[in-house]
Amino acid sequence: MELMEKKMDLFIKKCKQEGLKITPQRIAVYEILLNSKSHPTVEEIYEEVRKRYPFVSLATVYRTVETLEQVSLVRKVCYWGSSARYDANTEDHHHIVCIKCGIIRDIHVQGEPQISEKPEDFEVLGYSINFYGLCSSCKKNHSST
Amino acid sequence: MELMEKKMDLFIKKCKQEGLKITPQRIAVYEILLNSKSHPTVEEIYEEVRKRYPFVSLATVYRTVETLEQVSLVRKVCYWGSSARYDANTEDHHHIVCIKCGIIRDIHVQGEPQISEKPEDFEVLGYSINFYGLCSSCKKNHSST
DNA sequence: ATACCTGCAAAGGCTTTGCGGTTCG
DNA sequence: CGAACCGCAAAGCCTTTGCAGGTAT
Repeated sequence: MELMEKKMDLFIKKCKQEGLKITPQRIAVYEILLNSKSHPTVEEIYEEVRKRYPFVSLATVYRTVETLEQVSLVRKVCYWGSSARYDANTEDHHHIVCIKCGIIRDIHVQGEPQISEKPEDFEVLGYSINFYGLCSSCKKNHSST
Repeated sequence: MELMEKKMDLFIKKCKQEGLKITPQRIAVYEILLNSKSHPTVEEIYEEVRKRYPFVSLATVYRTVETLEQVSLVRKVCYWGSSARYDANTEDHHHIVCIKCGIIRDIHVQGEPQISEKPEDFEVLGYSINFYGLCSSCKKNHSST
């Protein structure tokens, strides 16, 4: 996978640009987000990080994802009151969310939505489309709940 | 405004249907949500309710909105880590959100988005489109921030 | 009369923060 | 070396819950 390495290079470059130091914790968090398609919660990232570095604290993971978000290396996504989740894919894309377990996956959508009547003076900067439903594993267990 | 009264009638009917008691607190919360276009937070609803009934507790407002959500009389919406907001408009519609103050307004959108590659086995139940940007009052103060 | 609802206060999650010591550049 | 960063523990939101008394039907 050289795509990963390319992204890690960009990560390092971006950090230097922004005056952020390259620490093992930061690399670990970003790498985990790059490797994951499920948009993990901070807790999940934390558990993953600790497999490599058992001494890392939860607060550090919180601080790291916030820092990375500020420099647009990751995105924060939150749905339905569950805890925040993070996404290393910062390109234009949308999400499909399981209403039961909260897992999120990236999707692409054709065409652009058009607002019929925009509130006056509202400056639109972007949009996101969220599909929701049941993922395969939750669908299986759905009847038995 | 007889539309309001019509909606209040539906509210009463729905409550009876569901075996919910019609209490002043419930009426107040629902009325406030009906009258508001800004999708208030629980805290905001609470402050509004207390103008009429100074003895009402915050816990009651939390319980009330949750109950109303369960019987589909209101909808919970949450964006960007700010606290949850509630919406008495349960018809199909989408939202436009100010990234600065968090205010939400309803909008309508033309056409339906089409997913290019849906993850296998994911059962799609619905979708929502969220536009984000700056509302008029935040846009004014933007340069001075 | 009774099942449901409320106010109060305490507890529960998730997230942030202050501090002193550590590490990167 | 200095600024940025980290681990730890404590504190801060927002939200939920247990209980005893009150209210709608």
